[in-house]
Amino acid sequence: MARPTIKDVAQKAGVGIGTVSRVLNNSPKVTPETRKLVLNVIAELGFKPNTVARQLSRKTRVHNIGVITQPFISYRAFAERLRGLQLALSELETDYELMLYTVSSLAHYDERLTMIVQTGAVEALIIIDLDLYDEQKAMLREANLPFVGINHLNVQDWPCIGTDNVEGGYLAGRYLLDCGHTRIAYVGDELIDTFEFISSAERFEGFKRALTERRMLLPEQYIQLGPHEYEVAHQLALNLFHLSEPPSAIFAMSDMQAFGCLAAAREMGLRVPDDVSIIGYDDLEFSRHVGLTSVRQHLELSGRVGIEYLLCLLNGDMPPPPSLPPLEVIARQTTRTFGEAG
Amino acid sequence: MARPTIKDVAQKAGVGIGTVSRVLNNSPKVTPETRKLVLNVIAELGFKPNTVARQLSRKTRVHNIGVITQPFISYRAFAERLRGLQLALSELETDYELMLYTVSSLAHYDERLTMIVQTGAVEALIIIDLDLYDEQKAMLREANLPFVGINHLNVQDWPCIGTDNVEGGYLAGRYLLDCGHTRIAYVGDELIDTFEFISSAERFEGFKRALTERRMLLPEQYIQLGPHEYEVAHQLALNLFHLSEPPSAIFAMSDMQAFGCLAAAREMGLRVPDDVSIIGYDDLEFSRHVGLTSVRQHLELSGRVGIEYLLCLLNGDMPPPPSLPPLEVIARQTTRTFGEAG
DNA sequence: TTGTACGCGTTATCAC
DNA sequence: GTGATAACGCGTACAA
Repeated sequence: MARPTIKDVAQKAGVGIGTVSRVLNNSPKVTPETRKLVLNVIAELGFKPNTVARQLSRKTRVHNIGVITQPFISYRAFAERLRGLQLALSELETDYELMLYTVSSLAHYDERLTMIVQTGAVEALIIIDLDLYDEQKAMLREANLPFVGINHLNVQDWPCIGTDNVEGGYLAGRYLLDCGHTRIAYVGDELIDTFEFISSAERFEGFKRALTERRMLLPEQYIQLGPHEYEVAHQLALNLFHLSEPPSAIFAMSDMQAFGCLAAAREMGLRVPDDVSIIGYDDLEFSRHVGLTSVRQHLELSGRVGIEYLLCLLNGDMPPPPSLPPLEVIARQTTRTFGEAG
Repeated sequence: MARPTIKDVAQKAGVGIGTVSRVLNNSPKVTPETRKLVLNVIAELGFKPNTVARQLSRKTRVHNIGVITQPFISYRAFAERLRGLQLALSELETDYELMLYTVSSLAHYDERLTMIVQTGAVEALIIIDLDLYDEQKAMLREANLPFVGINHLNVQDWPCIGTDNVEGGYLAGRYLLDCGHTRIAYVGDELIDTFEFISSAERFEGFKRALTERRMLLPEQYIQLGPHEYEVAHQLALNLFHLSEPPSAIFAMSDMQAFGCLAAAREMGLRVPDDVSIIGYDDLEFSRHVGLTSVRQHLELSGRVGIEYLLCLLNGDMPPPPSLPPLEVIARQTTRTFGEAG
């Protein structure tokens, strides 16, 4: 049988729905016996009050903003973005609450997205680390569901808080070149991930451009790709260090992967930055704490700005998407000038 | 005026509510003129469809689990717990969604909690890093809202996924003693925080007990307390290092604070672990990556177990709260045996 | 104390 | 194409 309602309970208990409701809401005006009877039936039927009907009846409006993203098992950066969302939301004293949706595959993503618009569970949507097909955009627009993306190139046909991954990769590459390195390797995700999100490809592209500009070669073996995991990055770095001519510098496409490289260097007895320089990407809070050189991409701020912009859209305004401060390399203790010394 | 409904729109536009609904849902059967007219009125009135009513009408049930916590700006551990919640939820293939509530003060906490039960926005609640007054427990029980806490001593009167902070502090203290240290300091939060949550006090208590057992003195200056922030911990550690007789080991009540201490040591030119040993608490994923010795408290697992237990409760079962694996010190590169060498 | 009828704001199904 | 009207499931005055 379908999910029972208070009607079913009332009928089975031989009372009116009013009584059931009173029991549910701990009204004092109900005899202990009746209450007990009703409670028994409720337990028997496994009745659970319908949240939605209850809210409608109680006239309590709820305003939800959905946050949809890849399973953030993979992306530590997500936590910092989420913090930005959260902080902005409370500082602005809105009455919006945050709903968290995580998707495990492309198919699941699509399914969740249609579920979200069909149920109407949220009034607006923040999309992090995921792309949007044309059909999906159309669906969201038809449903009048404002949405903004975070972590995309500044695309034209939907509002994004863009971060230019190509530029970031370029900066990292140029920085290492400026340090005097001539043997520079790349450790990163597969160029297209499960979700067809291409930030790795973008960062790699910028990186390559920097090398090409300076007519620097990038041997095939210096390109190490694999799933976005610490252990994998660790192994990829070991591959590099075992090369007959190992690199003197590594650009890791995320801080987490950079830490994997650092661990590999430690294991190999390599000193950082004396023997090998390592630069990450993200500038996570922890990276700041432990002195990792990294490309800063203003993670928390991206969340804040994302919310602010979404609130604009919800408000009916349509300003152009705001942009984040420029990316920059934050030099710390895992890189240093090479050449004169090394 | 109160929030307009489609009725208001219909009236003002001189059409039936059916038409308004059709416009809202992009039904093809509506003349362009009518549509435009209605859309104008909608814009004029600033009408937004009521999420709740829409859901009721569409017969889409939603099942939400609320997660309420301190602003996780302060507690990095929260992200790992959240990941556990999230993963368990999707692996168990439930149709529950996660709602995130953050509270900024005790008053705000209370306000949010009553809001949550009154609106009935969620069917169950996970409470992280927050305590519960008797009145609050009563309120939740009356509302039939199952709830489980995470990160509390295993209290008797409400279900918690307990972590024994006293024991953890004790383990940290004893570990440093076993390493041969005789000058051991504590860096942690104020013993009672803004939210009257006492994990710092508990960890400190266990730590003190370990010292006392071995008749080790704990000078006043070796107890450095302050707000839960990296920079603060950093400063507190500097205080310690500037003492005429600085400690040879520090127990920091969280990994983040341990990193603050590490930075201070670096600045002072102290080698870790040769000149000073540092142990944290949490065993964050990053701590593993960078080699911080820490007390492992199974953060992600606590989230998983929390969800599993909550689902039991939602299911009407009432098993005793499960317990986590025992706490343990994970020795890495920031501590080492002292005495024979130092 | 208990049962009934109405309202909450939409959507969907009818006649028109 | 458009406008009434009946659900949707629950809370709650109101009458009994």
